[in-house]
Amino acid sequence: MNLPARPDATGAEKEPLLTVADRVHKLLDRLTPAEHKAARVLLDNYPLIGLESLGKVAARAKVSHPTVLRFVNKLGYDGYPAFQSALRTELKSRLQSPLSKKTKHDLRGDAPDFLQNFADAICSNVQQGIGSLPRQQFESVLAMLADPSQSIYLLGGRITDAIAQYFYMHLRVLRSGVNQITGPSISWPDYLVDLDSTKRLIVFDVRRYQPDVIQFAQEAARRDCHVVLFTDQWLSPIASVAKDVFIAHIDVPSNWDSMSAMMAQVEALIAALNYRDWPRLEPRMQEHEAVRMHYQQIMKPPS
Amino acid sequence: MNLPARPDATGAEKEPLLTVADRVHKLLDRLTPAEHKAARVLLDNYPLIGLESLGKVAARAKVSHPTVLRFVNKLGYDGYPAFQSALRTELKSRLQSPLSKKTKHDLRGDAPDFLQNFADAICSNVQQGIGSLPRQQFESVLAMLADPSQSIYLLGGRITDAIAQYFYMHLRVLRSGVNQITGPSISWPDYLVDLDSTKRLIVFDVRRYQPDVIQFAQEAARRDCHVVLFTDQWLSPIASVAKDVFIAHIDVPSNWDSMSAMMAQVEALIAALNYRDWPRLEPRMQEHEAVRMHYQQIMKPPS
DNA sequence: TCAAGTCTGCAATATATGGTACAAAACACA
DNA sequence: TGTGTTTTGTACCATATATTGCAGACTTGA
Repeated sequence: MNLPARPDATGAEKEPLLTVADRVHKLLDRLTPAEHKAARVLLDNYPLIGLESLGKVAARAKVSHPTVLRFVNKLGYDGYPAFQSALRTELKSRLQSPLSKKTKHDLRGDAPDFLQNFADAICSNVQQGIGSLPRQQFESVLAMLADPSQSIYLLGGRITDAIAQYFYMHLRVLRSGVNQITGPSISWPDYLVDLDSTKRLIVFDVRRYQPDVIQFAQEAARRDCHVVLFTDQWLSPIASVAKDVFIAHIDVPSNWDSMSAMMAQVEALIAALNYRDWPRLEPRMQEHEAVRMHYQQIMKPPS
Repeated sequence: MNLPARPDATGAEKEPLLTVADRVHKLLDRLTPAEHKAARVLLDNYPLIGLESLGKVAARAKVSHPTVLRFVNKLGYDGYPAFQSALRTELKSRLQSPLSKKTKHDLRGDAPDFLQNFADAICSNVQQGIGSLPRQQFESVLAMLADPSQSIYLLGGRITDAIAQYFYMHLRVLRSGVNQITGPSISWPDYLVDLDSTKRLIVFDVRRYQPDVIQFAQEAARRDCHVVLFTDQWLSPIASVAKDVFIAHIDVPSNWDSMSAMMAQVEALIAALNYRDWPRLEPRMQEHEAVRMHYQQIMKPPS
C-alpha cells in the first residue's frame, strides 16, 4: 500500500525524511578541514555523541566550539538544540522499530510501506501502554473494579466515548453498579449529585482535551469522588485531580490519533479482572449468557 | 501483575547492570506523589525524554524542576547530568546489539508475565490484521469512503457497536452522508427502506455472531446494497453476502475477545483516507474545527 | 483540632551551554 | 612578498539549565 506522494500541504514534512547522517554525507566534501574533523567525530560515534554538549563534541574533535556550531548550521539546523532535537526524533523512530530498515528505505527514496509503518506504530504504542502500567496501580484499580459495593461511572469525550462504551459493555456483564454517562454534556450535572467518595469515575480524555469533560471530572474530584483517568502521553489536565492515571500513546503516522493502545489497556484490565475473579464471576456470566439466549428465543417470531 | 504464581527471581543482583528503568521500577512505590508523576513520564517516554532538559521533563510531568531533580537523586544519580550520562551509556549498548530483544523484559528483569503476553498477542493480531489486508480491496473501499455520492450506513453488534461508533465519529468529520444505525434492533428495519444499490453498509460482527445483525445485513444485501464486513478469523455468516470482508484476529489470552486489531484496521483506513485525499479534506476539516471551537465559545457562559 | 513531619513549588543562585564578534592564522594567487 | 579571501580559534556575552534554600501546603497521627 504505497500511497502516492502526499500533497505537501502540511509542510515541514520533507525535513525529517533526511536523517542527520544523510545530510552529513551529502555535504562532506564541501566542508572545511576543521568542520570535516567534526563531521568525522559525529559519524564515528553516531548518533549519541551528538546528544552531548557542544563543548564535549568540540573537545573530542579537537576543534573549537564555534567550528562545530558552524558545521551544524551548514547541515541546515537552526542552532545546536535544533540539531539535537532532530537526532532525538530520529533515534526515537529507530528505537521503536527494532528491525530498522527505515534508513535504507529513505536513502533509496523508497516510500516505506504505509500500512506496515502504521501497524508498527500501533504495536509500539500498545507495548508502551501495557508495559508501562505500574503494577501496583493496576492492581488497585483491579480491586476497585472487582468490588461491587463501589459504583462506577464511565465518561468519555467526543472520540473516546466509543472506548468508554466498550468498557461499559464489558463491565456490565462482569458486575452490577456500572453506569455510562452519555448524552449532551448539558445533562451531565445530573450525575454529579450521585458522585461522592463512595463512587468511582472512570474518565477518558485525550488531546484537544474536552472542556466539558475536564470540568465534570474536576467537579467530581472536588466532591471527593475517586477519579481514574485514561489519557495520552501529554496528559489531560484531569491528571492533576485523578487518583489513578493510565497513559497510552496515541500518535501514529496519520493526521488522526490512534486509540488502539488505550483500547488494549482497557482490554487488559478486563482480562485481568476475569482471570483474577473467575470463580466469583463464572456463575454470573453463565447466567448472563443463558438469559441472553433465552431472550433471543422469545423475541424470535415462530417460523 | 503475574497472575499465575510470580517467579519473583531473587538472584544475586548485579549492581552495575542495573538500568535506569530498573531503578525506577524498584522504588516506584516509595516515591512521593509528585515524584511518581515524574517517574511515569520517564517510563512512558523511555528513554529519550530523559535526554531532554530538566525543565522539559518537569513541564511534561506537570511538576516543578526540583521535584524531578529529587526523583533523579533518589534513583542514585549525583545530579541530572550524571543521570543523563547513564541513560546515554545504556542507550549506546542497546543500539549496538542489532536485535534489541524484548526490551520490556530486559528492563524489568522479569519473566514474561500476563500483561506482556497480552500485549504480544494484541500486537500479533494487529500485524496480522493489517498485513493481510488485500491491497486492491483496501483501495476500493478507500475509494468508496472517499466518494461522497455513496451514502454510508454503519452497524455493529453488542460489543462491536463501539467500533462502529468510533468509525462513525471519524467519518462524520471527513465526509457527509454517513449514518450510524443504533438503538434497539426492532427499529433497524426502518433503515432498510433506504438501503439500495446506491448505498453502502459497513457492518461489524464477531463470534457469537448476532442474529439480528446477520439478518439485517443479509436483507440489505438482498436489496443490492454493497455490504462491507469487519469480522474475526472464523467469519461471520455475513461474509457470504458481503462484497468486501476485513478479517481481524480477536483471540488473546483472556476469556474475552480483543477488538484491538479490528480497531487498528479501522484506524488504518481513516489514516489512508486522510493521506490520500488530504487536499480535498483539509478545508472541510478546518471548517469542522473552527465550527466546533466557535460553538464551544458561545456555549460557554460568560465568566 | 492541632502539632510534627513531609512534600512541593517558588525564587534566588551558580554554572554550563550555546551563540557572536572579531582578530589571528592559513591560504591562494599575483 | 604582498594583498585579499577564507578559515579558525579566542574572548566575550546572553541565555538556558541545574542546583539550593526556604516557606507555604499538605498529610499524618494523636
